[in-house]
Amino acid sequence: MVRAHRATIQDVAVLSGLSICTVSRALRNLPNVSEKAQRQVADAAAKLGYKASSAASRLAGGSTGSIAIIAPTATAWFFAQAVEAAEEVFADSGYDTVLISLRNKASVRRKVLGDLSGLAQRVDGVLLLNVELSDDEIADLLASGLAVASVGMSKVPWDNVGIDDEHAAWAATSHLLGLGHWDLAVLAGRETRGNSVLTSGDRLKGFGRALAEHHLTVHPDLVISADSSIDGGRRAMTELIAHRSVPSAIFAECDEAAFGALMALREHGLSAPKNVSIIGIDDHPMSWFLGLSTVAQPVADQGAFAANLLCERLQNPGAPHQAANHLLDTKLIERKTTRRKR
Amino acid sequence: MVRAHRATIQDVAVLSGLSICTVSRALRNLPNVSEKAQRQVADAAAKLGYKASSAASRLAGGSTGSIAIIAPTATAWFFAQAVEAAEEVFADSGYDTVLISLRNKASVRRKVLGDLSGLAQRVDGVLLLNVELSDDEIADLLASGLAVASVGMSKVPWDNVGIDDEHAAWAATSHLLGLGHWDLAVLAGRETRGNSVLTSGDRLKGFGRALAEHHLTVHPDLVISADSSIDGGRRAMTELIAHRSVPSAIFAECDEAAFGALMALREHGLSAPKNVSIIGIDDHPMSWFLGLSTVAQPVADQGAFAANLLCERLQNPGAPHQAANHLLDTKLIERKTTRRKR
DNA sequence: CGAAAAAGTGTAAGCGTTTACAATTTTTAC
DNA sequence: GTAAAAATTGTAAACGCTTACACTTTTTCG
Repeated sequence: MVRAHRATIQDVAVLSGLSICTVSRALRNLPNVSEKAQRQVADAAAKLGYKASSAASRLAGGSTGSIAIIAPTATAWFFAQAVEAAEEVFADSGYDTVLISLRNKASVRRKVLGDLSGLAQRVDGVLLLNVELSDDEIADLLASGLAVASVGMSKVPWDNVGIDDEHAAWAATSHLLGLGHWDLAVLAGRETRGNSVLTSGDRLKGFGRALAEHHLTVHPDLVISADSSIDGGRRAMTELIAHRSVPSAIFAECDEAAFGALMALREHGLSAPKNVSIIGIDDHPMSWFLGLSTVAQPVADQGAFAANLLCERLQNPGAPHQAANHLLDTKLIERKTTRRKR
Repeated sequence: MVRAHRATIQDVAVLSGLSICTVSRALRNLPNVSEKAQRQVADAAAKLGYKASSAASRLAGGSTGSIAIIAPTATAWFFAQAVEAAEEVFADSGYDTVLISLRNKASVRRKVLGDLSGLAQRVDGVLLLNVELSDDEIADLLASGLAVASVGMSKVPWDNVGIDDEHAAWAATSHLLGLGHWDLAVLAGRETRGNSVLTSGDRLKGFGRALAEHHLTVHPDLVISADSSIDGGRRAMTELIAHRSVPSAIFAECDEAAFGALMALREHGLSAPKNVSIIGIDDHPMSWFLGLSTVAQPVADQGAFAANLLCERLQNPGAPHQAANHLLDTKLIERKTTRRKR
């Protein structure tokens, strides 16, 4: 049944015998509404199937009822998982999810981050997924009036959920070192330059720390910049094979890049762990099948957790709040792509 | 630089020396605006960096500036690809993308499809990705006033982009039959019941047609309902192995399900093509690596194409239009999981 | 019990657009 | 050159909500 005309707050006011103003307050659980009025309004609203018009609400200074998720790309496994988990939380809290993919493009990134006040007009909050931010951008975001939360970003002045990237990378690298490998390459995510707060910066740090603990240093030639994707890993590995000698072990910053590396290896008649040991981070559903050693992280949990924190902030606007960085556990999973160096 | 207060249409009117009304019309390229006025308005708007408030616009009867994408799930490879491609088109046309995942849940589905008039209030159009619709739901959608386009849905009264599912399935199945297999199982997507318009219905039909051409009939026990995901394929295959004899070949309706089947096989000490031949549909980036035979389809293209059609409709509201079903090409790719039956 | 304080409710003015419709200017046609 | 038609522009009323402020009712307390 499609109602000819959506019920307006006016209709609810008439049905409940109260003024529009009281209805508005009752509906938003503002103070100064008697229990009786509260009940009457709730009944009337329910009876009419009333839902506030987000446009009108927004225009009058209320909320938009939607939250944006900004991700470097929407296709990577990690982001698709996190986005869906967050979307679920948002939907259950009554928010629409506006998806904004940066498409791994600086131009798109600039456009999106450059119009925060425009964004603030269309959504109540933003969930950032691994978006590298400069200090200025952080300041702009804070000034935009948007509620903010993030996944995978350290040292930001808002709630963040992630894993201990440095530790995860350290664990992966240490695993390789423990197996006797000392000639290590890392497939690092792009965008590690600038005053970055990106995941891959920390992962690189963990890699370096593990090496240092074994009295080794990071060789710049073996820090390969690769897109965090199958294709990125494949290209990086292909290049590595073509232009340098293959190291004895490789730490890929995500499983998909490791998959790509595995492919490139096979294209050149090589394989893991025979010619090179490989470990990733993620525990992608294909990793088990491919025997990829990796550091597992809870992805959907991160998205859902951060989304919940954001919703909470939105629902208690005034509440004092101390931004926190929540780190979820990771676990090294040894499979078949890593083995002792002989 | 963050402007203290966003420029309103009022500001543009003053700067251009015209009335709000004329500005509004000029901005939306409506008729009855002199070239001179058009120019003045454009200049003033540009100078002020003016962008209409979507909330106000919407409230007054204009457009919302956003489009919803509704998908059965957002994590599956196919959907993630299509969503990102569509989002790109929408963003480039100035629309926000509202992502709505049905999470493969009937309850969510019901909620979303049951409040189309609510949705119509928040977005201008909807891009449906493989959403099974009843006749009533199609009627509701048509009545909602939303512009609609879809991917992977046949026989719908709006623009659709897809592949010839029946043909793709026929090609995959015929490949298996041509290899001498006659004992075939199919891993079919769920939700093929009811007055469905879903992809998998057509794929099942293609499967049946190929069998019929070889004077074989579809054995109900070998039509396995499986989620279109790695896990779905894995569960289905596990069950198949446990409760029946393994057929000599399997047609999986998507590559991810085939991956899952491959996993289950391995867990039971079996493998393709040794114990069973397997073919999928998609050409997922991992398929090449796993040697999976498949029928390749252009995924991002479908999303982008449909998104473009939707934008066109939105930009020419009045224009007469004949809904069309655009079918993109597919291609059988024979790899290593299929071979002649001995 | 009465005055002051507190709690609850209503009035009316926006918020920034779109859009009938009226008013004005320009063009057309005789 | 003028009346009628066409094109352009402006006025003002929505759209459905929030909120400052005024008003009324209830509670508190000496």
